Amino acid sequence: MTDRQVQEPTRLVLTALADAPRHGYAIIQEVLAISEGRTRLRTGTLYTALDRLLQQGLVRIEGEQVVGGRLRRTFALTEQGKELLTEETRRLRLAVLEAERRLGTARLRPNGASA
Amino acid sequence: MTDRQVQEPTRLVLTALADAPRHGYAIIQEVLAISEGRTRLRTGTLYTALDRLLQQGLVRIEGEQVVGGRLRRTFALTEQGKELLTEETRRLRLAVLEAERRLGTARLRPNGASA
DNA sequence: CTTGATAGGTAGATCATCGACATATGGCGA
DNA sequence: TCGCCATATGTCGATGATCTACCTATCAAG
Repeated sequence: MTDRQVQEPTRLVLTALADAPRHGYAIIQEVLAISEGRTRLRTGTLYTALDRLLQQGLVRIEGEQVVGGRLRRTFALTEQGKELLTEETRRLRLAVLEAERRLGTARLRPNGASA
Repeated sequence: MTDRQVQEPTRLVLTALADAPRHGYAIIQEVLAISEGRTRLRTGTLYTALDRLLQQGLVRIEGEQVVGGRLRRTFALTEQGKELLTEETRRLRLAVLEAERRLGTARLRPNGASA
């Protein structure tokens, strides 16, 4: 684990938790909404990702309720998780700017730039 | 291959080829520059990625020169490759905006926004 | 004459994601 | 009431992109 790149599904999980704690199924739906319906997170991906993120201290369990006889866990970003997402987003932002510059489709403006 | 997500190293290879054709080693250096020195592409990753991208018709061989008794291939984006990168960039742009919105670190402005 | 940059490549391991399956409740239509 | 779909949580094995480690070769600098 030499500081592997965060992959898209994992990044979307972090993004889905960035504004509020959510339980698993809600994360799947949130990701679906964020990605314009394109990223349909598999439960296999989600729960293994959550286990990994919990272990890495990027996500924590906010609370546990019993709904319909089943345990429902609510997940939240830790401070560390928030920092990681912030840094990843900053990196991605640069990548997007660079790609758009090279493609000649300038859609994003760097900070402070004018028309 | 159910339309897998393009991963970061592969996307950076496409980005490195977006403005001009390049040979392998030059791609590695270009990616290093793009990513502020953070993504040091391994040759293993690069050449397997290039083989894959060639097969998928996203990249083509621009030319082959013999330099120092060795074959040096120059790679270029195909039209299809350019389209994919454009679409991926658009997706990422949305992801970045969404993440920044949720994190409360509004750095990118949506199209048409003013100061 | 060895080290580092340039340049291209392969083989095996790792591990995140995917696809498929399993389980359970509750509501709605036929 | 029977079946289906949405809600909800999870496991297991396969896939495959990336990573680590290795190999070769030229050329310049020291």
